[in-house]
Amino acid sequence: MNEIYLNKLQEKNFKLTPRRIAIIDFFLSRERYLNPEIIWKGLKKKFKHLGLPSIYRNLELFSKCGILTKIQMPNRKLYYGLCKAKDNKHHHHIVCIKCGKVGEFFEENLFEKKTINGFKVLNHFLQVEGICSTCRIKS
Amino acid sequence: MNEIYLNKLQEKNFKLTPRRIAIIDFFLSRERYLNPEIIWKGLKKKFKHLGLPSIYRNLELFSKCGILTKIQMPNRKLYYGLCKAKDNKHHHHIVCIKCGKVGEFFEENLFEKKTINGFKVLNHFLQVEGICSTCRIKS
DNA sequence: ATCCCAAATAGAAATTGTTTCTATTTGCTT
DNA sequence: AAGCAAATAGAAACAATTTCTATTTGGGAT
Ligand SMILES: [Mn+2]
Ligand SMILES: [Mn+2]
Ligand SMILES: [Zn+2]
Ligand SMILES: [Zn+2]
Repeated sequence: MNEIYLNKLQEKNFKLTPRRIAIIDFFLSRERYLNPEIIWKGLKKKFKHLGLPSIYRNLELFSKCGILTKIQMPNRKLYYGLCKAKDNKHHHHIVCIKCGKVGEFFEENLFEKKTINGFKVLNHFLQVEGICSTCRIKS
Repeated sequence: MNEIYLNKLQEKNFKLTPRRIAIIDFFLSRERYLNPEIIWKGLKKKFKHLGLPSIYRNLELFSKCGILTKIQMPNRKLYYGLCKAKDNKHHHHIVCIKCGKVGEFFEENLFEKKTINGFKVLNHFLQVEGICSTCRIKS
């Protein structure tokens, strides 16, 4: 279940610690975007000693490894969602504002034209919010 | 020069205070996105007494009035850029990572299809980064 | 299996951007 | 000119994140 993600760590020669595995498993079990404190509280049961800075450090690491994606929220907290993309192709994320589920999608030729309003485009951030199918059925 | 923005305030029955005018003028003079502290430091010369919370309060107000647009940056600070759009039509922003200039653009039919990956789309945030024409000429 | 060391971590403390609170001032209507 | 809700200053609180240092540990080498 979590092998894909653990492999991504090992590929890059990062150690495979119990905490790292637990964080990934926590994302897999929750199926929604999470912030550091929630993860910390959730894992404190399992680890007698667990530092919040470790959570922060690993989430940032996972984000750089393509395991997690950062999610922007109106409050000023960091959020991360598990990235389910099979390959490393550029893609975007859509989050459910009801349940927090994170989906992926590819938007072809979003900026194939590489100049906008005189600006040469270097990169972009696109986050879409909506309601997932599960939540739509419920209501 | 600043009338368009001042009108937007008056339309909504917000008072037209010296500080508000100065903040808008500051944006007009700088032509780049700014954060609260920079504005505060820049305007302290003009106002003997000037509270940072007032800056925060007004920037947020301006953002709600469509005068400013929030800009996301990798550091955890708030940034705002002056919105130059003539009408209130939905649009996006592109920022120059060299000089901080903010441009506008419309992306037609970005999400005319209103369902993505099973999610019903409610709204989206798109920020594009690039190099403006002025900066390209310089380098 | 044991040794070893760079990488990972805990825990406490510091940092700092932002918000809250209250008394005072001020823009604007009457 | 008066009155009042809105706006503000200044200090203080807040809280998310980061830094720091001593300690532990994963995993390659022996
Ligand atoms: Mn993804
Ligand atoms: Mn705009
Ligand atoms: Zn949902
Ligand atoms: Zn530029």
